[in-house]
Amino acid sequence: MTGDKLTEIYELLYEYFGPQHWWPGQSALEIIVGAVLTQNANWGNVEKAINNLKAAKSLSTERLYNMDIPELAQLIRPAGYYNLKAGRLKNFINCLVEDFNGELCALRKLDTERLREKLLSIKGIGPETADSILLYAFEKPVFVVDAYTARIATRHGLIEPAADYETLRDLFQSNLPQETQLFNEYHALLVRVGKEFCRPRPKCVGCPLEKLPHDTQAENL
DNA sequence: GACCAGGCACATC
DNA sequence: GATGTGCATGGT
Repeated sequence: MTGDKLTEIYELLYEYFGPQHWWPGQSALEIIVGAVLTQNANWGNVEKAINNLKAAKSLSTERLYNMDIPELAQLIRPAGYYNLKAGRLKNFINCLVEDFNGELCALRKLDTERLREKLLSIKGIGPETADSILLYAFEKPVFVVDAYTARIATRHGLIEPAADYETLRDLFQSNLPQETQLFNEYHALLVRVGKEFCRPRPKCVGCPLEKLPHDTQAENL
């Protein structure tokens, strides 16, 4: 029944918005870099930072490994928190180079749980960033939870407002078919409807989920 | 000028 | 274990 609700939401969103073609990035490395840069940041700003890296021919494992943090920080400046994120990117790249010979395919070969733990052990990669990397860079069937997911699930009464990350992830991941493509599209659609309709100050008029039960108490989340 | 955006680590209680 | 705070740019 929870699964039916989740499926209904998915179908409404897919019918309204169509496929989202996520992740917007051309390589696994670009997706991983984007996943770190988008932490609490506007995607448009992240794109500027990624374009800077591309223009400097620096979007490669080797270049990122050999670049110092201040130089990297200047390139990713538009994404915000640039000193912090430069360090976080280096933490990932150092792990990749030193533990996996710089080969993403070596990381991909780990089973999903071990890979998730490995990513979470890197300072600066938390649960959402790890799951984004697992799903979009490594195509593992993992559901990504973000602020929009939490807001939408709460407002539509799918979960209590205090639910933590793992509880929210389990809600989706355990009640839907374990399919990478479904999880990919579902998360992308939640971000899309979140951006357009489910803002902190709600403007839900015209939202494809408008007719579903809606907890007005949760609107200021 | 305030608010917001595809979080995370760390300090403090 | 829960709650608060720093990190920072650019668009609305």
